[in-house]
Parts: sequence; structure tokens; C-alpha cells
Amino acid sequence: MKTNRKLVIILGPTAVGKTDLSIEMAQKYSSPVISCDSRQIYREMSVGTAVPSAAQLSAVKHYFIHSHSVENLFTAGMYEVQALALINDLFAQGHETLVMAGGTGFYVDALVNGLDDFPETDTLLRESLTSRLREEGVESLRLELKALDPQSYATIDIANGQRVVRALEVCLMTGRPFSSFKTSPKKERDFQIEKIALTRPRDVLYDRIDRRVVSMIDDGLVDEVRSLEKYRNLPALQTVGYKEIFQWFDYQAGLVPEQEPRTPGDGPVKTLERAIELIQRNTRHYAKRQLSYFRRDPSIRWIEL
RNA sequence: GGUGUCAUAGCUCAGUUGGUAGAGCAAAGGACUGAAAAUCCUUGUGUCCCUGGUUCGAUUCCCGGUGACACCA
Repeated sequence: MKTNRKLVIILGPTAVGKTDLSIEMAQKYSSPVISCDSRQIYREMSVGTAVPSAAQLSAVKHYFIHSHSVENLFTAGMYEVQALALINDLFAQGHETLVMAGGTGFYVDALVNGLDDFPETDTLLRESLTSRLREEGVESLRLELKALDPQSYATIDIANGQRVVRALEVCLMTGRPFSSFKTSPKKERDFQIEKIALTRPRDVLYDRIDRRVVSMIDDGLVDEVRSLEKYRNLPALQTVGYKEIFQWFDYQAGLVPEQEPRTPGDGPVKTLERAIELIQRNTRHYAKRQLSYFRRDPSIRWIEL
């Protein structure tokens, strides 16, 4: 049963200009902005995640920006639960239209369609599977999955170590095949959903990305990354803009063994300039993946800027 | 000015004992059910610097040019 309450979701690749539009629309509907971004959610990260400016944050109330800590694992499942609770709350307070914005397609899907109910992740089990993946390679984990859950083995991307670990982890934790959890139909939401994705010509988008990376450096990205050194192995820090600068720190600290660079595109990160180039490149790759994620969703209305 | 080395994909380079070529990176496309800014898969790309010669056939060998680099003056 849908009401005439509506959630407008603004999507698009990184650096396309979602923030400006989301604030404009939020003001139009007297709505806050509900962020849907897997990295801006962390309060320890600002420069490298391009969170909205202080002025923007004070102009409109934002949720899920700087709301969580990198110290605690945050997942799409948690986003589904927390964002849905917030949305229901805001509708109950009388909002008719709510504005959501962000670039994490998986979180949007979790919110819109719902995820199946899997048991809570066991961090230790995951760590042990991940180190097995690193030491033994995918093959061994793959065979174990084939025995425990042939259905998943046939369905999931078996070349993707992370996916194999996840499926196996659920099997081992519950004694049930991972695939047996994945049968639920899409969840119905009792409000309307409108998805709008922004896009720009590729060369314009890439140019915006390149510039933004340079301005992040000017805004103190290197210091921010340095201050997060103790967190560098946490999932939240596996982020474009942070990974590359950590590599540069490692090189400066002499932690990178001097080895023959196999290819020019792939040596140690010796200079800040090189780190910047890599951040720009990896951000372009990221934007491309976002576009490819959004493009398969037929319910999205596209706007070319 | 002289001698030598090199010139191949957008970039760095490999290769063809003479039968018009291939790696990495870049680029493009794709996947995605609790790490998703993560992770994984697929795919091209060419006046082989230019003229002439030898040859059935030259990117490959030879002559000459041009350019880059190194050394000697």
C-alpha cells in the first residue's frame, strides 16, 4: 500500500555534482538530505571523501554524514535498517517528500529493495577466511564452497575471492547454504521512490575528477591521511585517495622493497605527484563502475548536465 | 661537424632466422544480496618514422633522409 509520500533519490558518479542539486531540492521540499554514501558516513574522513562544505551542512540538515566511526564495521544491511527507520520517522513527523543523495548504488538497492536476512557477520571467521584466501588462493575456498553450497558455487562469481569468502562465511556460521537465504522477494516500501541520476560527458566528468583531487591535496588530504594511519587496515580506509597516500608513506618509510618495476604503470609510489596521478586514475575507474551499476537499473531517470 | 644507438598501440616496451605483429599500463564494456570508493570479469586499439633498393614478398636486410639520445670534437 503506497501513500503519496515520496523519496527522491539523487544518484550519479562521483564529482558529477550531486551535492549542489540535493541541497537545492531539499530546500525546495523543506526536507533534510539523507546521504547514501559509504564513505562520507565516517566522521574521521572529510577531505578525501568530499563531504559537503560546512556552509552546505549548516544550510540543510544532513543525515548519514559523519554519523559513524571507522572503528565500527558498517554495512549495507545496517544502512537498510537505519535509513529506513529514519525515513519512516521523518515521514511520521509530517514530511511529504524526502531527498536522498549519494553514490553508493548498493546501499540504495538495500534501502529500496531490501536485503535478505543474513546472520550478523563474524569478524574473526571472516579474517581467517580472508587470510586463507591470501595464502592458499581462491581455489581451496572455492572447493569448500562447492561442497557446502553447490547452488552458490554455480551462481556467484567464483573468480571473485571476496564473494567466495562471503558465501562460505555464511555457510560456516549457520550450517546452512548461503543460497538458502537468498530466496526472499523484494521488500515493499510504503512510500513512492523516484530515482534521478546525474551524468556528464565522460571527458568533462574526468576533468572534474582530476581537478577535485588536486584541490583535495590543497585542502590537506595528506595530513588527514596521516592522522588516520592507525586505522589503515580497517575496511573504511580501503578508499580511493587514502590507499594511494598510504603507499607513498610506506615508500618514504622504506617499507617498500626496491624491486624491478614490472611495468611503468605499476611501480612503488615514490612521490606525491605519483600518488595524485593514481588517485585521479582510480577515481575515474570508480566513477566508471558507478555508472555501470546505475545503468542497469531501468527505474532511473537520467539527467545529463 | 664526426661516430654510435634507437624510431613498433594513447604511454613504456617486446617481437618478427623476410610471409603486415603482442605484453603491461591507459581506454572501453560488464558483474554485483552486509568490505561496495571494496572485489571481480571481458575487449579492441597499428601507414611497425619517411624515400628508394634487393626480393615472389620488407616492419624486418641494404642505401639515403628526418628526429631523439649518448659519446667524441
